[in-house]
Amino acid sequence: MALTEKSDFIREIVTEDLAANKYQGRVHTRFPPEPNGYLHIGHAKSICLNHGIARDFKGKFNLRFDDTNPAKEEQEYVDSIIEDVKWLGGNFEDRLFYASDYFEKMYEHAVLLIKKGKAYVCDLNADEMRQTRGTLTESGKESPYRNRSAEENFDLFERMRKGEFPNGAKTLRAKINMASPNINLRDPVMYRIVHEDHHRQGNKWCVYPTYDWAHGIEDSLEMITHSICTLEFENHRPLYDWYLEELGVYHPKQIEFARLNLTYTVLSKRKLLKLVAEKHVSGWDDPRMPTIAGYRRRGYTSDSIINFCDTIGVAKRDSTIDVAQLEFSIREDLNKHARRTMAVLNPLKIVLTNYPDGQTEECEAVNNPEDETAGKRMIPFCKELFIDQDDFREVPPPKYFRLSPGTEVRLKYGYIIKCEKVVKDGDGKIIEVHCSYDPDTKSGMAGANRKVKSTIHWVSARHAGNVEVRLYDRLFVKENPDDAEEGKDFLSNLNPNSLQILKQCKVEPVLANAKAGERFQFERTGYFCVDSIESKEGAPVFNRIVTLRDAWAKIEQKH
RNA sequence: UGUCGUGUCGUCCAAUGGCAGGACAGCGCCCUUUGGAGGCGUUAAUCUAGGUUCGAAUCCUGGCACGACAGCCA
Repeated sequence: MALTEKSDFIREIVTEDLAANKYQGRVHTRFPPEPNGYLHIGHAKSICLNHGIARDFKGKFNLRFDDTNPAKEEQEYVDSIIEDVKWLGGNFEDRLFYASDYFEKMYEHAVLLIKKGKAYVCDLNADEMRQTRGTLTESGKESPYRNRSAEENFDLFERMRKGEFPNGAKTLRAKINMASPNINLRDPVMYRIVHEDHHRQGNKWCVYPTYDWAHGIEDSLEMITHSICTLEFENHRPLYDWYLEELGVYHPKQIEFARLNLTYTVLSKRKLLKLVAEKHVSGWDDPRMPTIAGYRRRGYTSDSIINFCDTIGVAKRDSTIDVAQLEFSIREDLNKHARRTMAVLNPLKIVLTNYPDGQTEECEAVNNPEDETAGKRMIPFCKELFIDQDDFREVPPPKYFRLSPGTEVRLKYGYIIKCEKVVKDGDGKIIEVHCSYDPDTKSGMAGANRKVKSTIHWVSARHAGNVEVRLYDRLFVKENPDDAEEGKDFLSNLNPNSLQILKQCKVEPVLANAKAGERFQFERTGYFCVDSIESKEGAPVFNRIVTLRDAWAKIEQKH
């Protein structure tokens, strides 16, 4: 029945339901974010799951804002969420909905439960309600207002809506069972009084439905077949079912799966909001943030994130994915699609002593060895060059293959050079390195076949552009950022070196004119993306998306 | 000491009573004008004690561990 081979326990349920003709052959899912923050990679998992199931089973997918709490929700979040869902391929067509558009219908349903004697207005305040709810092991006490007549409840509820009572003075509660072992069933609150403007409804309402009451109705009205949510709602499913059962309306099936956790990453809106509010990062779209906006700005492709979500699977057990898995996804994508370029991040000047002073020549370079159609380009070469400081060692450690006094390396696409002399200033600091070049060894020449131990990247000093490069590292130093010392929180595990700004990096001409959003591989270094906010015309700022795998770093680490 | 849920390589996911497999990570080798691309190989797991069965990761019983729940948040 499904269009793909992909399978998980939810797709199995959908397949079974289809076989049993449970929903007249329909499959209809939804992604129901609350607009109280930016979407993060965990939401991407949910979007890919819900949208993917609709796509694979030829069903429909809705985007619905669960905007039932005006105190926390904002239009800015609505806008960003719409953009992010679209970017991830979540195709909701014209089905963009808001729970707040259903408030009138929800109110009518509530009146119905009041008339059935299944809901009552309660005057207990929040404290009193907590005290009478009981504990995990003891049942609660019934509210003294539990047995008001239907007429009185109806009257009171209408007056709640009209605004006759202050915040918190009264609630509407479902009359279920104060002795239930499931605390969610101990007469849960359906409506609370909140005198606050709603981002879409303005001051039209001062009673707002709670999640449990609202969510099933939203799903039911939209004729959702499979209401997929995360594990923490498992204990709420009996309530979800109770409401829809009592209402006698169309009843979708709630299915729970384990939310995504990532190593070295926090994925709770509360914590992400804190990072933003306390300015530990530049904003929700800071390239170090695990938000969709952050990854996008960093340079992650939507394909890589979608692919990541496909590979991590869907199950019910709590799990933490190694962030290396995400990095693998973006490397895999960019390896196939990113143009190769040469950029020198920490420049060291090389002078080719036997190269003619005024001469310039061009070297032919391959744009992408993984993709012939990417073509070739010419890069300039002359007597003075820059190489990376990492590619020269005055005293080479064991197994070091690159440039050091007396050794040879190949300049990629250029000549083989030999280090002849190290030039230092008065303080003993190396200012430049003098080399000779072998004129018979340019790429493409017969003499170029000579083996040397290493090939390094370089940029012509005379033609180099100067750009800013931002090296990002993980935001937290601990695999589990919440693993903090006694009395401290996740902020104590922030990585002080998560952002390193390099000015005056030397790049080949094509990079100096790169446009916002363009992605490149800097050969032997990593993948980079032109920042869409910090870059200026002719002055690109490059974000490091991810490093290349680095075998040398491991060898070096062992010593 | 309640209810619900979950226990499989280091990590994540499969195996639906019949040879425990894949991906990432790790390790090793090969190749390389990216030490970083690519290729090959390899290490490594069924929480536990019983039971049912010719046969159990899978079914049953008990234990143990972990997670969620006592917001008028979602």
